Amino acid sequence: MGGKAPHRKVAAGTPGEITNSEVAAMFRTLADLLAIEGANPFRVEAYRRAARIVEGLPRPVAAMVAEGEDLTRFYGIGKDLAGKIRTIVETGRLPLLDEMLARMPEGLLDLLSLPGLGPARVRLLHEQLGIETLRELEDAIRAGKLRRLPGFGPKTEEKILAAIARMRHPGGGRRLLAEVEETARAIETHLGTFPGTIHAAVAGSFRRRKESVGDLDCVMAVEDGAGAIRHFLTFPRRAETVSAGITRATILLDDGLQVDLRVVAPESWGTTLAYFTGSRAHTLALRHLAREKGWKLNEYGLFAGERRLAGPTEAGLYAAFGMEWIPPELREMRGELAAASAHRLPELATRADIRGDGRVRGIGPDGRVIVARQAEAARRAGLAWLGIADPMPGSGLRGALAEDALSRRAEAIARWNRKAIAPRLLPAGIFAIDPSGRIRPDPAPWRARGLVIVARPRATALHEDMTDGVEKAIATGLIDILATPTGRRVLESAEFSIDPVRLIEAARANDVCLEICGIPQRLDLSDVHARMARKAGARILLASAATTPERQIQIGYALDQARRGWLEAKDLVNTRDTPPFSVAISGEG
DNA sequence: GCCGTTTTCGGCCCGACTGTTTTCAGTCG
Ligand SMILES: Nc1nc2c(ncn2[C@H]2C[C@H](O)[C@@H](COP(=O)(O)OP(=O)(O)OP(=O)(O)O)O2)c(=O)[nH]1
Ligand SMILES: [Mg+2]
Ligand SMILES: [Mg+2]
Repeated sequence: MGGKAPHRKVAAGTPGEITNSEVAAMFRTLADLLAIEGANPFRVEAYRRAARIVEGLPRPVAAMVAEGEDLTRFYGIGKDLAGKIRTIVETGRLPLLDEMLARMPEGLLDLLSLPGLGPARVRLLHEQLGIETLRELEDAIRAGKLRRLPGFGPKTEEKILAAIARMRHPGGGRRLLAEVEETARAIETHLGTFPGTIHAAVAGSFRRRKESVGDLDCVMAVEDGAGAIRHFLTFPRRAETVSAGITRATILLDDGLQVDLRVVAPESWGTTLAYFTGSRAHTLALRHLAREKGWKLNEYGLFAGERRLAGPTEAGLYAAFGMEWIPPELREMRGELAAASAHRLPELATRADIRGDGRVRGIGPDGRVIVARQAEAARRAGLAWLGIADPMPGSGLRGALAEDALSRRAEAIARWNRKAIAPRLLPAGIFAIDPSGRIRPDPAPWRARGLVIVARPRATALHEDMTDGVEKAIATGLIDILATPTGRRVLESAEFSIDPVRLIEAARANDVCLEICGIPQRLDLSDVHARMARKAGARILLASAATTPERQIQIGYALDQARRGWLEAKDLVNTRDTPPFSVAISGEG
């Protein structure tokens, strides 16, 4: 998925500086309007590329502009785009976008967002039939007007009506990575049951472990391609077939999730897997490199004239360019090609490196003590230590414990630790940091009693800036771990705003661990912020934040993002054999 | 709109599927 933007109205009048995703949305809308107008497709592409670049920045572009940073140092941002970004940051508006919105009906963007309807036909519908909205499009089809247009026919009408119907039902949008995990495994299993399967894998953003995915992209290596496609179409959860040829197919599942399949012969497995894993920018860059050398790269292989240079394996493809194999998590055009050429890719942290989980709940959703169950699950996972953290009485956090629950929890922790078997449990409490920097409740007495202090920034108003408060709270020296440090939410806007540079510097200076929270909706720190924190020398801690023992697997999602942030085992506190906190482990907590 | 020791102008990845087409444009990955 990707390309055309699902049109979303940008929240207007948001207090504070403009966010990167708002800037990106403006460029995407502009690109869509230009495309409909028939502008140079490469110019359109340039705006989409700019949107991606801005969205992927670890810092607010507004702050970068304010500090006079030269944005043209980003490949794909030239003088013009840098100027437009500056204008957006300073005025909140993009004049070219305003001008185009005044000239073109906004409803055209809704038309463009229909799968199968691109800029050329949206333009035709508008120019020839005056269609400006989905409703008008439906009416025109019902009146039999569409099939009179060149390139339109009865089938086109049908497909458009179906697309409109689908759009009115929920389920078409992006999903959390964790949400599609089960489906992805089921499809992989299904593809594996085809007798002719030599290789099968889910590629795309799922394989890159991106925090959210637009669809599932599958690859198969077989000798009998047509048979493989037929087998794919028998997946029990298939609801619709969008297209099905002899080398590829696209289906929709019962829940609206799109699944793409690409089928090739085994000698092309490596190059097809690489192509379908992406990212698009990474794939395009490889193809540019091939051209520079006078070669050609497509899904079938890397070729010098007729001669095949690579194809069967991914490693062979990268090796042909003089590169190490690049882990999928790094294929985002964030410096991985240069690093792979220099043979200086990081040795990414793995599951086997993880010795401890930063925090899980000791009190279940029903108020019962689940310390032993959490410990047993961690034991089965081979962990050496486990933080037990619940929201403190007086923290004002949702689900804050009563005093008696805290003492029952403490007894359970002490009981487990007396057994002196793995994992060692670390009693911890979650405290709240308010925008003024006050920590609730006062952590000092708790710290003295051996409790690990986990603190969470909590805004009192939407979009509030927490930077000063968090800096102040960290400076007290009373905090061990900063949980959900940036307040970001996957696929949603952040709970508060914070300057990541100052946050990370404060954490580093005071030896506070920055958490990567594994809750699928949070994944906070994000990949790019984790990378930034590592560069700055801050300590990073993965936490499943599991509210039940089953959810301890969430630490895997935190690890995914750590890997996307180029982190090695040595960069993670979790890889140490002994608990990393200086506080006494009396079990009193 | 961006970019460049081949280039400051003229390129910009490359292929599959669909529907309407009489040879291909549009859309998508
Ligand atoms: N060569 C080439 N490859 C593309 C293009 N668009 C997509 N791909 C490749 C790279 C992508 O990772 C892969 C799957 O495409 P998707 O649109 O599903 O993107 P991706 O999975 O990366 O992100 P998503 O979460 O689905 O939006 O196909 C393209 O325009 N050209
Ligand atoms: Mg796809
Ligand atoms: Mg995808």
